[in-house]
Amino acid sequence: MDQVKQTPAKAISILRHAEKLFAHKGFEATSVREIAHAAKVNVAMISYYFGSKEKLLEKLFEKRMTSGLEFVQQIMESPELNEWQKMTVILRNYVNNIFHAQNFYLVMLSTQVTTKNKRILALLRRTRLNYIELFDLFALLGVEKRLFKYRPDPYLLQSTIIGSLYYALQMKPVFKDHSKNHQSLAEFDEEYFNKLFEYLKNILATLLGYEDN
Amino acid sequence: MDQVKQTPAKAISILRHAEKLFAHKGFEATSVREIAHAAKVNVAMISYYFGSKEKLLEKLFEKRMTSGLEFVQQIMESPELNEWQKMTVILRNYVNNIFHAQNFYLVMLSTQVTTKNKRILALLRRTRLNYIELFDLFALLGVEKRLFKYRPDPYLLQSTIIGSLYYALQMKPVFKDHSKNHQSLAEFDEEYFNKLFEYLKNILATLLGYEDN
DNA sequence: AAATAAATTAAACAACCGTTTGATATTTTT
DNA sequence: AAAAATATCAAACGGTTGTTTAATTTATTT
Repeated sequence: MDQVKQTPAKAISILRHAEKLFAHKGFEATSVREIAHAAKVNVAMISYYFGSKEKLLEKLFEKRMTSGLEFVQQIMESPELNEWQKMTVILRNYVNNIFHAQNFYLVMLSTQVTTKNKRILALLRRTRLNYIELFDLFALLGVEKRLFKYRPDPYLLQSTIIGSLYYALQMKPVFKDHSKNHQSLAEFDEEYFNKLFEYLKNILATLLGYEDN
Repeated sequence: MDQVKQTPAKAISILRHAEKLFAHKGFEATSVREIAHAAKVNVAMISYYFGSKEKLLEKLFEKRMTSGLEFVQQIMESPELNEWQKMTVILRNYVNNIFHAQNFYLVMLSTQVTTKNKRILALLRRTRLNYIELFDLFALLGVEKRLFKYRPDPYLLQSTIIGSLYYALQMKPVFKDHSKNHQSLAEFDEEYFNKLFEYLKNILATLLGYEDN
């Protein structure tokens, strides 16, 4: 009987539908009544489970952003991988996260510029700086081992990798339409993010001066 | 007396203050009363000059986005410049635009994901695809002339260049703070965007396989 | 100086906002 | 089966939203 009290099904449904609506309409433009209607629950249930609309957004960020950290930690402690392998595995994981939670990353894109929420801002800041310091450490160690030739500016490196990913995500519909692609959305997505990953791996290799065997 | 009827000073003031507020709070989270108060005009003046809050946003996008096109056209028709020079001049101009209108580009970042406004979406789409096709044309011509070695995927190229720029813009406060920089904001900005330009020029050269003299 | 046009204002409009209430139903624990 | 805790709901709360109205002031044209 001592099971951890898990999130009720309705709360999960609210979160999922809120994420979708926030992604396509924005946080402020989405009303709690819309969320409630989409999730087929009474409006009061949002306050009941989350306290407020704002805290619902916090919950969404916390749920989506804490999961990636354990993976990175795990990779960090893998002695059988060299710095290049660690970097590419983490990048692959990041691309996969975006691929599987595209709506959340759209929420992130529109929210991070304008939100005043301290918890969300702190969470974003910490996560981003973590990745920056991590990749800089890999670059440093890799250069020491003569695996890499250069140690690029960590801020610029992050801007390129993450910036390319986010921009590619938000422009996906435009690109798909313009390239006259007639695949199904699922097929297109798969190919799109795979291509993106391979491309970013190449840029990373170039910036680090990593020579592929 | 046949002067072109120019935008009244108050309308300009409204636009400027709205831009600032939209940039830091988001379009939906900014009320017309806030804008009116910041611009020191009566609320009704916004409807009077622009028709609605939505059309005010449209006006902002039109004003900020149409100015860059003439410059590009001008560069296109410069026979004394080769493809590499044209690309870097246009990139430099783009970086300068962002530098001088940072607030607008923040508005763009938070708006483009969520807006349903047809005119704004069409404007964004057209401008972006213009740049993509333009750079792809330069790449193609450059390769033909043996100026470049490669003709990269135009969507990926755009994602990297513009994505890096936008990400660097929105992360600027975090980066400035984290790098413990103690310059004035103006000095820091100048250096920040210059560094960004030189860096992106290098990436562009690498992706095109352009060998410096 | 009279007439016309443009600018400005406070107040009112209806619609919607996020949140709370208090009653009722359902589930879980004793 | 009684008691306690949790879940659900319609309705109401006070406040804010973007926009319009109608009256008044200011500027321009005749």
